[in-house]
Amino acid sequence: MKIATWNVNSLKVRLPQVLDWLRDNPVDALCLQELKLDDDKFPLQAFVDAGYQAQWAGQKTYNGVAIVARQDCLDIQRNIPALDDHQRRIIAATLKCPAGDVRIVSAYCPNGQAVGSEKYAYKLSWYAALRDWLSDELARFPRLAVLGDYNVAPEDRDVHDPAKWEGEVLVSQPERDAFQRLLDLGLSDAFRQFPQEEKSFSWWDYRRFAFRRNAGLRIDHVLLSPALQPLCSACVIDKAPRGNEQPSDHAPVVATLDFGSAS
DNA sequence: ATGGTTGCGTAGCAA
Repeated sequence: MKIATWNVNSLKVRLPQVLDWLRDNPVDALCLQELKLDDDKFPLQAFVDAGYQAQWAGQKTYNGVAIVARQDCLDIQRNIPALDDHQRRIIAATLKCPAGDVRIVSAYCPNGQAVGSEKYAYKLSWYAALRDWLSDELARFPRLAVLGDYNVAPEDRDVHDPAKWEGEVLVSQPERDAFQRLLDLGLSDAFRQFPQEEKSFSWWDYRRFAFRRNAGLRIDHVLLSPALQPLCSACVIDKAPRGNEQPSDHAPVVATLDFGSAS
């Protein structure tokens, strides 16, 4: 089973690239972020035609998340239950699998804009609510995978120029601490379970030829519960779509889960 | 040097 996450920065603009990518990378489930479209604008039929189902939590202009999956999606949860928030940043679903159901979360964590800003405070409080909710989810669903744009580079090796980024938003210690509290629940960063190239990133600013210079950050992550982590045999960032014409500023991240012969 | 790019929506904000 392959699961993936991709911040597409407008599904309307990126739909052809998402469909092309799914054709070439027929994953079982793809978590999307930053749809930037309302619920009634979600292009369901295009995914159905490609052999997928979908569940989504849309929002006009900002945010919006989805899970596109081959399997039936059950027990859909939109938003963090305890958080009174109009921003659409979370959707969760249980994927029916012969080898055992898997709970999938598609998360678009707040960007935070700038350290000390109102949006930064919102980011930290949102992370605390996410932690509390994921603690409950882990208890309910031992086989839990949380995929998305976390807007946090966990370590200096996830930053192209740590000295320049020191203390900046996406890298600051309070944000890293908030991310670490997710790992403290028992979740593990699938990408770091395997040897990786140095300077592996998942996001590159549109400006200043950042992708060409590989001036990026690793802020898109696949977090796996203790029950799933041993089943994960690979986790890779697919840089190719970032080189497309009119690309998203993020690259997809793909994790492979081996359930044995059944799946 | 405080720039630069993209998307949304049609000015200026968010990322």
